[in-house]
Amino acid sequence: MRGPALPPEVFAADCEGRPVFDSLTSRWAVLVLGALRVRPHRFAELAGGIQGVSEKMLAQTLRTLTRDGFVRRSVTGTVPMQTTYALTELGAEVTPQVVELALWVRRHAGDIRAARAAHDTDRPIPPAVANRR
Amino acid sequence: MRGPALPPEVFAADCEGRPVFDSLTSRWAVLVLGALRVRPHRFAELAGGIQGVSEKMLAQTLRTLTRDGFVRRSVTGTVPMQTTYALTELGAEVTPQVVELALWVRRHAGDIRAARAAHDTDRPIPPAVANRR
DNA sequence: CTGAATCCGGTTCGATACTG
DNA sequence: CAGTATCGAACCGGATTCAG
Repeated sequence: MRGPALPPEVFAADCEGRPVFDSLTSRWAVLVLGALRVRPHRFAELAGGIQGVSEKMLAQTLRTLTRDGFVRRSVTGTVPMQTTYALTELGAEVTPQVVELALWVRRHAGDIRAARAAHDTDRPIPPAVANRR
Repeated sequence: MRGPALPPEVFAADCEGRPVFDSLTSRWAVLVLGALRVRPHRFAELAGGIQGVSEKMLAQTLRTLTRDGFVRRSVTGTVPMQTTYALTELGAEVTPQVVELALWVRRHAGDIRAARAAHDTDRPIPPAVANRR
């Protein structure tokens, strides 16, 4: 077992770190961080490049990441307002961990699908267990 | 920038990996994985050791993790049923990443709190922005 | 272009009570 | 001991609309 000895709690259930962890691993934050890791982006670039995100969720995600110090927001101009988002030092430090976890899941999609199939076929159909998720 | 070159998509918005990623980083899964990383646990041990978890959510979390191949469930006895949960090889591989991300957040709680305070005090109180999270 | 405000449907979560 | 069933409350995310 590599890595530091584990504090069994990790987070106490109500730990203040939990909302931060949630926002870092949220549906859109992973994609935003992944994009900003490559280079800074404008709002419209993110909106166009991240498939399926609504403007509301993108703005909300960016606001939370900015507020927590992972992303820096730079505004230029006023009439055609132009904002640029970039990773802060803090954001640059954590982004690889988030992205690599996401990529790990992607790499092991086959294993997981196989495990799921095996698990599901063990018992033909326990109806109560068949609820998706 | 260390780590592999980033596929800009990471996940396409509807990627099948997203539910797995979500379940791995969910509120209780992080705590469950952290506990199982130390040693196998029985259901009641987890229920008692993880502060604030309901039996429903614990069962649901364990079922999902088992289904996706991260946790192995062993049953012995029938009258006082006794189940033990342990990490699989797959689970043992990903757990450190999840736990270390959680611990990173915990280590940087101070930085994040400072960033948040700075961000909030920049503009005295935009009332609409004051909604938490 | 960049974002905030509102409405609203679906999902999730916790509490409680019950079964094997 | 180890879960499952049910229900109401809370939350979240999307579409739309409006403003700077």
